[in-house]
Amino acid sequence: MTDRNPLARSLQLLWEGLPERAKGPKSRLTLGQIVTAGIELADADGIEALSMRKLAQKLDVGTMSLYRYVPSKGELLDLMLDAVVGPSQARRTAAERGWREFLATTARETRKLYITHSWALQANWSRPVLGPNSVADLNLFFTGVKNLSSSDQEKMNLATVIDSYVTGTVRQELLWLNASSESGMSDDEFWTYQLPTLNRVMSSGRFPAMAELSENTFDSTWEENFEFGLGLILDGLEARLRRP
Amino acid sequence: MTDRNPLARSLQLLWEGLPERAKGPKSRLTLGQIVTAGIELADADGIEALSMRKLAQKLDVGTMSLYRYVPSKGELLDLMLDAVVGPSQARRTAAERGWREFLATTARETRKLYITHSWALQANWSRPVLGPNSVADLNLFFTGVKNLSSSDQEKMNLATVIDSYVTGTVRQELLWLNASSESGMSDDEFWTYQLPTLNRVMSSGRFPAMAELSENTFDSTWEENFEFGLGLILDGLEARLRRP
DNA sequence: CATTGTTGCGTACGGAGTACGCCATACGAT
DNA sequence: ATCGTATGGCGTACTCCGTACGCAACAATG
Repeated sequence: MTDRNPLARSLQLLWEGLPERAKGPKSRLTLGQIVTAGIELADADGIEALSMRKLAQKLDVGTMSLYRYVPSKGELLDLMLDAVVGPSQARRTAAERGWREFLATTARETRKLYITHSWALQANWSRPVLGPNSVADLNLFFTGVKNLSSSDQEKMNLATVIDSYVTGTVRQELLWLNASSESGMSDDEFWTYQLPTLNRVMSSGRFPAMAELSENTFDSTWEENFEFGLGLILDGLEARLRRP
Repeated sequence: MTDRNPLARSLQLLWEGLPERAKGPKSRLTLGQIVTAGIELADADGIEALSMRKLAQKLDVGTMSLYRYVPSKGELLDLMLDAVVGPSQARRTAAERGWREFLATTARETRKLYITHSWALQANWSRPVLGPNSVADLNLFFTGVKNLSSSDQEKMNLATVIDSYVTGTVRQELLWLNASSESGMSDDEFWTYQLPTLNRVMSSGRFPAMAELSENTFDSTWEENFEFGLGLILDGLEARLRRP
């Protein structure tokens, strides 16, 4: 336990929290309070609005006090991330209804999660967070696919594939969602401004395949799109199971 | 052309570049030089190392001079992004070898692109970039799936699904790649530090499904993983074509 | 030559993350 | 009850960021 490497402190925070100290003044905060406040701030105003100063203000402490609990902002984001993931009840019950039902539920629940906490995908670009909730997630996954006749290695690949697909689709969705909100205009306004330019380009002859697309080409909702791709993946898996 | 909306300037930069001025001193730079230098910087040192000051230094001009060419850093990133995407030769030739070959090539080429320019995914969180190369990309896509017996709407869904899958997998891959590099240790060191903690957790009884996984569960390469998921999607599509 | 629209860019402002060190605190030993 | 000491709170300050503003050098037009 006397590891002297930088990751040890990080992992300890995730798995065991702050050590209880005997001496010294009482802490005004707990790690949980900081993490929760951080999540609230990020949920409400986006990841770019989450600064250590604002967080300290919200908690009514000095800015630098936070650093008695968390070694850096990066670690705080890791803690926030692990606090937000983890097995939901819906997934736990779905784990007993066959692998297809379980995988679909997992994908849908994960999508919901990332849409609710849209900062989670942007926050996490430096390192994978191996916290208790992430591991519990993976544990539930292997429970849910227990009856799938694949090797463990293939199951792990499947976990990655589904997670990749979900995060990829959510990223797309958030991209378009942010487009209008950040520029301070409604979705309609946004398109009204872009359409003239795009129409001119489309009819320029440079993009013949796009010029002859049907009217409703871009009309799918994000959810329809998501279900379409999810169906493809699961159908592909089923087909592969029939003839290996 | 006398639009007075904020997006007009943005779209104009993407599609037409800077207007040529008659009067005044000669420009020391071109938009292309700035974009290229930005890409070089981001490729070499990552997106967080790309600041307007460093970029100006690299180009040997004053920092604020850049703002005569580009209205903000965000717009610069948009330009960099569109400069980096666009149809490759491999995809163009694959467009005539049937939809399955074309889709697989598209996915693989896009993956390579995002791995080469790993900043591209992180840079683009505010709005979708509808530049000439992005549109050319989509145009090629519809050319490549011309013989696919689906509606245009379904084809568009397919484009989104594949792009989502690719960006999702690359994000995962970069996440683990950055983990070791950013913390300044090799991949091996990184794991040496984490494994003791993880092993303790695994054998704690809290995660029974994970405790009994086979040795090679986590041994797949990222490329194998990628091909696995890609195969599932394409197989699913084929199955769906046989019985709609 | 005078006018005028442009470019280059120095200065400066507000906000970010966080290193450092001082002071108040409260337990453990005496 | 007292003292020593480890600990928490946090004010100050440093560096780095994006960029608003305004002035001076410049070049084509009248």
